[in-house]
Amino acid sequence: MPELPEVETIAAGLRPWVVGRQIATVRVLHPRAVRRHGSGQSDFEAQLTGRLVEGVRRRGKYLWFQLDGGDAALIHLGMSGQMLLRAAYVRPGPHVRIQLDYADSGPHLHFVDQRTFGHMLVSRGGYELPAPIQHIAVDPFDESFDVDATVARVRRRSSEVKRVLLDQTVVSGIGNIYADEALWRARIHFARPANRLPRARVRDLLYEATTVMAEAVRAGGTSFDDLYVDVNGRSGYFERGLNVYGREGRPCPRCGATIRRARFTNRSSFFCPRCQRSPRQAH
DNA sequence: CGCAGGCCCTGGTAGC
DNA sequence: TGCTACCAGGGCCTGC
Repeated sequence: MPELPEVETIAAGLRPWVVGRQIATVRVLHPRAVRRHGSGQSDFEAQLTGRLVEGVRRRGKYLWFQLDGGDAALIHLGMSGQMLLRAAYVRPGPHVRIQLDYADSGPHLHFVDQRTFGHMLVSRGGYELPAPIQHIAVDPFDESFDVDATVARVRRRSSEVKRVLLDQTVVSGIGNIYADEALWRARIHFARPANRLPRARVRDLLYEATTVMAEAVRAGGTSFDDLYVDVNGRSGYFERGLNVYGREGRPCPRCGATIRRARFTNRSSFFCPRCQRSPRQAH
């Protein structure tokens, strides 16, 4: 599941292969992959054909190609999206949704997405920041990230703190895996109301989220299966760095208590019941 | 504006 | 073996 570290790994992997090259042919193989491109599939193909990619940028879980003429090709990988560099002779696999072919002898690019939650679109004038993601907050790795402002924004919300951590308009890039890991590191229960946490605790939490994601970037991201791989099809190896996520029934690496799984907003939360006291136990 | 819940989607697997 | 039910979950949308 691509969160910030996985998207960063992919953006960095793409950069040397796509910047400075001209997209020769665009093939949309599944209409759902361009459902957010307002003016339709053929317009998407027309907009992207012949364009020179000048840069690759990322904010949170989104990445985009900066195109000549000031536009952008925006990409969100959803849950299972991949950007794969493939030699021109490689025929598209079953889940290839969009093919970007080049006229030069370098590799082509396949947007692969089994579960079709991902998408691409062309954003007019989106070079610096595509319009569809102007509501997405900066992520902790952005040079303009403001810790104090983010702490304040988190503490204005009355929802459970994990919900707020996952809200991409508050802080971007954090998904279910790194939210659970950050909460465990900061010893905070996922259901604590955000506005009842002291400023210093929220600051700790953001620090831990940033740290765990930085470690994951160094490991090339987290791969549970072959749904997340880098641009060359290789898995990341941060799974061994996880302390709670996916580890129900195993001992907490810090205190030895048995890690539990809870249903939370229709997804799983993994936590240590001793290190992370629930709101009712907290006082 | 904040908040909570539903929906989109596919492949793998558990259970009968 | 073949069926059904459920699970993974990010972000958009709706209704309050």
